[in-house]
Amino acid sequence: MKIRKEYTCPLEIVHDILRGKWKTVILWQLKYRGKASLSQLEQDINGISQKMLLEQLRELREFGIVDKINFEGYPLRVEYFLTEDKGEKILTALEIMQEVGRQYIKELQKNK
Amino acid sequence: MKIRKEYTCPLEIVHDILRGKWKTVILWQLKYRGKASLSQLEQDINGISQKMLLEQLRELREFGIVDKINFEGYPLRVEYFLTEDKGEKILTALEIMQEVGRQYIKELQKNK
DNA sequence: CGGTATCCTTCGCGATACTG
DNA sequence: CAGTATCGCGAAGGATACCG
Repeated sequence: MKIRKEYTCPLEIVHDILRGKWKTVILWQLKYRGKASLSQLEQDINGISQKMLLEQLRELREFGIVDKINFEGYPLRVEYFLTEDKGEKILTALEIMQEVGRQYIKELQKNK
Repeated sequence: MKIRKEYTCPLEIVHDILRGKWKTVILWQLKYRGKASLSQLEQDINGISQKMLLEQLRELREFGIVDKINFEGYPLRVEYFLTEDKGEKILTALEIMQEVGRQYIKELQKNK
């Protein structure tokens, strides 16, 4: 993820954060799971590799959109979840985009 | 812009469309302009090249998010604008992201 | 003014192997 | 189970020149 030195608009920051292929899907999954372990997310998200998943989760945590808890002991266990302020808020934006997506698909089928 | 053959979720389609560096900024500008010519957008959007601008506008039109009118005669004149259904709707999502961006900046300054 | 074509660089991301 | 490191390819995007 490439972050610029200067931004003229707050929207661009958020957009640069979310631009990657996987971040929105990860957030979507976290919404429906509530809390999720790494392996749960890996199973739920079709085609993602562990490396990508961890990388994107780390970036999302850096920006306060996602947080996690580390549990002690073996086997290792973690819980990822959306933050209340930024995480949940961004989800409301994604829901709107989801709706537009549905509308788009609907129109495609009409035109068949 | 890379569009996949199959999608499991309508959100991913919209996200793939908007993923590029410039599309959200273009949409944002179109909202405040209402209608805009190519050269107006080129001036308003810091750092964008004409090639990028045209490329992104074409893609946005393909997906029914933006539309344009060609006026006859010389000098050539066009008007780009958001579509009422998908265009305006996506803007409401971008406004939320904008808000999260403001919040993020605020927190950065607190922690200085 | 609006739009197209070409070339070249950079970056996202997939594959794969390894660690506590 | 959770996490890190490396490497190679293809897509995104910048610069530039040209056309109606």
